[in-house]
Amino acid sequence: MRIGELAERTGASTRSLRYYEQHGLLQARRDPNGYRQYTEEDVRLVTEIRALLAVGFSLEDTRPFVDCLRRGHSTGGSCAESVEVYQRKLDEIDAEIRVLLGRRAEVAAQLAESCPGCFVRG
Amino acid sequence: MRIGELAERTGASTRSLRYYEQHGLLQARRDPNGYRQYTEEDVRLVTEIRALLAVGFSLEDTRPFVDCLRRGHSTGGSCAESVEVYQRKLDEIDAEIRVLLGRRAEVAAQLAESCPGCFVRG
DNA sequence: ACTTCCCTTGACGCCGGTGTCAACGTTTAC
DNA sequence: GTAAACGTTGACACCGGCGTCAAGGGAAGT
Repeated sequence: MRIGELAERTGASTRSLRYYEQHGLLQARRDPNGYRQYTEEDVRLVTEIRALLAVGFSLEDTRPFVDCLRRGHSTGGSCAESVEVYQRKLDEIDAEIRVLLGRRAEVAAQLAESCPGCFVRG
Repeated sequence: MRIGELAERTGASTRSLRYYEQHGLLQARRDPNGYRQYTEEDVRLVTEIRALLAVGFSLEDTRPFVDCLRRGHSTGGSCAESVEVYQRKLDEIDAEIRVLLGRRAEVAAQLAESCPGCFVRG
């Protein structure tokens, strides 16, 4: 299939697909006229990429998952490298949550000080 | 005092101070040679701005606090507009935390599915 | 042949606060 | 007098994923 169909089937824009390719996550064969030609496997790759981006992964973070699928695994997460990224990502999310909780407390404290009568939700 | 001293006393770079001015948060008188001239009040304003930026406020969010200080209040947070920003900010932080908790759950679920034996901290 | 849609590459814009450099004037200390 | 340190404005770079436009070639139906 060509890029337009892949875009339609995955929800990615053609711009995004070319961007993924530019960063080495996709490799498309070319028709004699230069058009990119994709396979069903590419649909799976792009679907995996988009699912990971949607939960906050960077594009770079998706690389081990793509490689894992390419090696024939049924899910991108079933390789050691992917599991490492999962766990690192969990740690990062936890760290961000801690930062936000700290900020929340600081802001609430400042508000309480500036406006003693104000009720702080939460 | 001139911009270098203000920078040293507040921890802001001179670049940042000019940026704040460019966005209307600071107004400096000028010496005949064009040098910016600051007062002790400016030290308080910049200190307030930096404290708010440090807890995640955007520069625009600090404007009501600066205005509040300029009107002679002892703290930037003791005006109605500032209190509104405090509360909106708390809501935003809470929303971000909810998003992160949701992502954390999704990532943990995907990890558990890909790697049933993996222990998920938290 | 003409229209219309799809494809190609290349490049700029965004967002926000700041680093950094250029090219130049001022002040200060020796 | 001169060097060092400080000031001025203006502009580009960053980060990351993508929108969007430009300028062109290919495909396909009437």
